[in-house]
Amino acid sequence: MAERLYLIDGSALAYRAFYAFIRNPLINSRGENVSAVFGFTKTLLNIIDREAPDYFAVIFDTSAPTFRHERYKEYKAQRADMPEEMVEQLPRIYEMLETLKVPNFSKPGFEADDIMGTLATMASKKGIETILVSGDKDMLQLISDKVKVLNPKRSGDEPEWLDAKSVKEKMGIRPDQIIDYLALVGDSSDNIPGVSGIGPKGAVNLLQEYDRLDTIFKNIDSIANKRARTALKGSDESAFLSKELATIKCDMQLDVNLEDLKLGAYDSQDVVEFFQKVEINSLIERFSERKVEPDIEYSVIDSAEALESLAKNLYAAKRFAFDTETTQLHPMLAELVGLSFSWIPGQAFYVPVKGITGKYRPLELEQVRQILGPVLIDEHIKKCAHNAKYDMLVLDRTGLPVRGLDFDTMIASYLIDPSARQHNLDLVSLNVLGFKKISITSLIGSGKKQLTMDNVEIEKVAKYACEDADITWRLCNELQKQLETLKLEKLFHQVEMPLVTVLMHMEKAGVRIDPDFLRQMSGKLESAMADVEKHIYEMAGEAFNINSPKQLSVILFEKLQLPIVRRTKTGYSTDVNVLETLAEQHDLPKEILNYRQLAKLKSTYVDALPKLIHPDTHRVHSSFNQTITATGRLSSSEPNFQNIPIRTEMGREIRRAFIPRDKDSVILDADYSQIELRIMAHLSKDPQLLEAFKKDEDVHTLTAGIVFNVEPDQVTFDQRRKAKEVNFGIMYGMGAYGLSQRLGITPEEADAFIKTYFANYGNVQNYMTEAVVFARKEGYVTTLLGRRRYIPEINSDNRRIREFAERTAINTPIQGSAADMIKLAMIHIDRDLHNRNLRTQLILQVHDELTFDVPRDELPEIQSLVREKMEGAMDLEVPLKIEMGSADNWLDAH
DNA sequence: TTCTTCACG
DNA sequence: ACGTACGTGAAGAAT
Repeated sequence: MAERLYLIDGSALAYRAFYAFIRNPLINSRGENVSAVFGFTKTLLNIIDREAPDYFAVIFDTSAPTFRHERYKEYKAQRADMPEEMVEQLPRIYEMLETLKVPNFSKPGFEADDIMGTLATMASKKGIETILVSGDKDMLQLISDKVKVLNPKRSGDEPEWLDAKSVKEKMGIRPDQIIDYLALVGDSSDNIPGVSGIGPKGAVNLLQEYDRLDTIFKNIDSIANKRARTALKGSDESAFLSKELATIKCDMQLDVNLEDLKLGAYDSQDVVEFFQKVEINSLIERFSERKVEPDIEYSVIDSAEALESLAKNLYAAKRFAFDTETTQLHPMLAELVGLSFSWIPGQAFYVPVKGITGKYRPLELEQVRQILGPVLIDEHIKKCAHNAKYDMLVLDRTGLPVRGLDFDTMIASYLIDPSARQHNLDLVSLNVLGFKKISITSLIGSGKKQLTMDNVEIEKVAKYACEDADITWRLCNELQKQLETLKLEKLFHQVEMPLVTVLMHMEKAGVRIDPDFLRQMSGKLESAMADVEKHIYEMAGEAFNINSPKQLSVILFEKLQLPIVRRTKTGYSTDVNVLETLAEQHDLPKEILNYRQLAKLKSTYVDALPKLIHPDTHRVHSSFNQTITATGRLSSSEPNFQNIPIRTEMGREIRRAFIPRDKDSVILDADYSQIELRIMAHLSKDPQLLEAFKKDEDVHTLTAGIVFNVEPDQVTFDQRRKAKEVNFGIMYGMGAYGLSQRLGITPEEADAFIKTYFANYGNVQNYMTEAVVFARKEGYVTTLLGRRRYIPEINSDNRRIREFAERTAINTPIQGSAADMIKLAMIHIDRDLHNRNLRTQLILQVHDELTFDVPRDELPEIQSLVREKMEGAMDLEVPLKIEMGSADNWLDAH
């Protein structure tokens, strides 16, 4: 096979990469847009990996005028300037190419196309096949038996290969006719005039009949189509000029040898450093090489004597990192496979309790309990782990309870940057230590053939497990320093670390769910859905999948010709807002909404919850995640207990299925009253708000009185409802448009509300301005306990992005401080529950609400404990207030 | 895997 | 001219 040269149109690829991320650009911590660098590199690597080119180069245009501009002043004159954010990235892209040793060229006065044409011609003469990577149809003119075009398309799509045959099929003309075609049609993107009155269809017809531009003009009088003939008359000058401009120059003087077109050997360390500088994680990961240090010592504990000695050493160390290997990811189902320990960098020990025997065999679990149990439960011996909640829960279930947890590296990483999407050990290791761990897939494989840890040889698991403990220990020391620098130590040690154990207790406790109640409800929903479904099909005149927005769009907007209210990226929106608008014109949308509500309740809650009941505990054990949200809130998953319905009559019934452990217990529910508004009052020190809360007045009524200009005792129910929306909207930085939509009023009226609001609560407006100013100056915002969130987008040139960042800067301190507060309350309550040996369990947290499973005989004590700890969680300038209730199910307790 | 929709505070 | 309130997780369809 002939050797192949790949030529990339670099400027075009950079543009495409930039615009591919225009809706959510990749911004690094310095606020720099790096979308184009990322997209460009990905596509480049894709081509190199897939095509394995023999020769390769990226070609760029320069900003200097070219010979085409000299020939024709209007050439590309209409082009908009390159966006500033894109210009900034070009030097980065050049730097990336240099680092990766990718040949790249440009020449002032010429376009990338000309260089590509010249290089292709050069290569052809030497018998080398050239592949031009470009989406530009101008390129098609270069196609020959030695030159092809590859249009990469967007990621995921199959790239398009174009040779003489496929050009003929696609366009109806030969590649050598492309310049004649462009001469007739012109090119609006390059401002090439062409012949006005001749479009793509006409040009192809003419070329098919007369072959070339000059023969068309020679035979102009014999052209049958009258419109084309008139259009061509007197246009010969424009046509031949256009042809000249569209012709790619293939005979430039270029000082380039074949040897200059070879990919070089790059230094992966340099490449990693480059991507660290621009902060692109996935590429750092891709180019990191595993370096095994010469002096690491990982050992397997394979006897009782060795285990005794390990225990002794752990006591002597007083502080160590540990990790567990288990059979699966769910901590309530996983079985222990082994434990690893490290307290000196580069040294670690593995204790196997399951696994395939080879050189080593597993120890008896009972032996491990007896020998390691005491050191694990000793709270004076400090423990470090990555995602300790998981390990502690598995160990607890295995009869190895852990106390003295001191440092969780996952949580440290989260506090350092809560906006980062992932904090898994592999990534934290890479980012903080620059160390690439053994991949889990190299151990257990992936996909269908994936093994569980207990089916891998102990020797192999040991290496992996020891590395985890070793890395965790090293991270622990490094992250401790970073927490100190960022003044996050107190929040870490006094709030987040104690909370780990609280969440572990919650997950272990789980929630009792009544499956019979849900099964009954499911049956009722099913028949209700069948009725609605039938009605919908009648109204639509046919059956279709109501759950498919696409199929629904066909019925609503094509068949019934209802107006399109809003578009989505891929089609027409059919969300609640749209359907409510359409409901004014037709009965079908109303029924669709009805159906959706039923379907959502059934599939997401009523049918899903019983499936999650644990076989042994008969309870549902959700996961409360501590490192997900950017604001400091918890999140809940598998199942999500934080979005159980409450707003609708029917949905709320699901809460009846949340019941106490037995008939001698009750559900106790306590929620903070208007916690975010109170925090805003505290943060802004607004005198009116402060006074209202101090007097325990109704703030929504107060606001209603102000914006509607009536006495508080004259405020109607509807005015209070609207004022509530205003109060909440303000905290999120809502504008007049948003408020008008929420309240169903005009934007002008909404604007008047907001103005009146700020005129009265002047300090609130000051607070908001100050939050934005702080964020702009420092690049981050903080909560009452010093939790920080970086907001690099606050200095973006893009208005949409910048305004979004400003709202984030306003909202995060409020939402995040509320999260700080309830975390403190949870820690204090859980501590007392255990110190006083109470059987009450904290089972749910829903942002401003805590739910307990309480034995009836403990109820009075728990009520006063919960009130004391929640209302006393923090000392603010306003009192904190909770509302509390108890019953034999969650719905009635709330 | 991504998009759309919808449940919660 | 454009888009429009913050923070989440899950299901189902389409790719």
